[in-house]
Amino acid sequence: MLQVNNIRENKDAYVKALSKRGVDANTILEEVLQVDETRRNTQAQLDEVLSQSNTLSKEIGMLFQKGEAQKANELKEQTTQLKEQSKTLQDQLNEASEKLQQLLFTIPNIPNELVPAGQDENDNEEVFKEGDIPTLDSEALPHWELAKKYDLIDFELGVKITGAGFPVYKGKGARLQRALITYFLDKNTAAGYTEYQVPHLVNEASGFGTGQLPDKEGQMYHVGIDDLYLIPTAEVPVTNLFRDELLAHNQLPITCTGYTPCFRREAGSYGAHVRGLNRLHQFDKVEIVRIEHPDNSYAALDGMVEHVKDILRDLKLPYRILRLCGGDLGFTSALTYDFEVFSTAQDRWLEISSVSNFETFQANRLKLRFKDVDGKNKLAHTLNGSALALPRVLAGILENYQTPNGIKIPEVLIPYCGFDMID
RNA sequence: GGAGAAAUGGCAGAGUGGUCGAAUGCGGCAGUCUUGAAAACUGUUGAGGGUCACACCUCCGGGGGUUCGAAUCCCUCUUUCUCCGCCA
Repeated sequence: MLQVNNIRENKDAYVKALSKRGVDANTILEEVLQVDETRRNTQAQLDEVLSQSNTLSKEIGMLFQKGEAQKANELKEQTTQLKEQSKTLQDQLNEASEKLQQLLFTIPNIPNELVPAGQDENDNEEVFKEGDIPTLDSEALPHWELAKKYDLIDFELGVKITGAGFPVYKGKGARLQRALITYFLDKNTAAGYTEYQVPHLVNEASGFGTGQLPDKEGQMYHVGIDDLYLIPTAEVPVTNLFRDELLAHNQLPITCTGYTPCFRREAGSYGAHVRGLNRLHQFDKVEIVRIEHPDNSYAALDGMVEHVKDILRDLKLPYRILRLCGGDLGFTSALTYDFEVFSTAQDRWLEISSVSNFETFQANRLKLRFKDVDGKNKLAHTLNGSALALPRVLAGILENYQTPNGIKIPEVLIPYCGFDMID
């Protein structure tokens, strides 16, 4: 959520930046400023009325103590009108505040200047590419065939017990998955991230804090009876750990990592490219989250990108990094880098990580602040990234490491798996 | 799930209708003393809005109500603790 003060000062720049998302924000930003103006005026009037009312009440109190009940009762009558006024003003204030809030909820984050203009994923900018794409023989199979051939994942069983998009991992498939989770967590904690285990259901306030609500209501599974949401990513519970916090500046940065399953309804995304592990309703992911001083957040973002690179080098997977264009950028993000692994047997790139700086967009909703060296309270910057999302990494490994004799295990994972070959 | 108790500033903990935004202690910060430190003493120390700065407004778990006036009374929700039941 944007801050009204900033909108007031930077309106034209904001309109220009938001146009990179294909959004014409001029009208709505004007409206925001107008509603805010009304809100502030109403607040000032209300304060004035309350002030008078407080003064009178104090006088009445003193008169009663002195035993001058009659004078007190005379004053009482004067308060009636003030009460009515304050009630009306309070209603008007609430109305304006609510309207302002509603407007602000519809405005996405301001893209960073590095964000290229563009409509969709075709306009994303490739900024880095690394790793050798293996040449596979003509017998090479896509991962869902490999999963079947070696009995690693059973998609039909998942359909039976739950539904499509809820795979069942078996045997070496399950073990490889667990190995990846542990390896990722080890890698992240070695880089200084503190490991957390967090709840997999969150309340409404948490959904609002990180921006899933109200924007993406339909994308989360909702447990109606208890009004809780299944998390779509560990970002939600982990970032919300710091909701309503006022941190000391020397507590920054805060760096967290956590493994969770992720649940996504993926409403409306059926069709092509959803085979196998490419798109699921439940999948595993290890996430990294940082709370940063604003001066340091972009350096931190670069650091996260380097960290994810390092993991992919370990795994020896061919990958590229995209800087998302305005049209593809998430609602809450100011700058996002997507990592994609090349899936050789499918001959396509699969997104396996998304690393973003949200600047103060989430922090403003979260009321996540810190006391700076100058003694002032400021909103912190929040960042997060996948390190990494499991299913497509698994797909990439299965496909890129396949040989006529079986699937090799990346060297770095062998100690975690306890075997070096799936055959 | 049933019965009871509680929720106050960074922490502990007073405060049951009228200068209470809130005693006191601890902690934090500044100063005195000291070569330095500790101790002791003195002062200071919540957040948000508003203002050039004051004034002023709001906040004692959340929401609503009673009253001229609520931390204090009433309703409701949430959370915590104790006891009982159930259970991994």
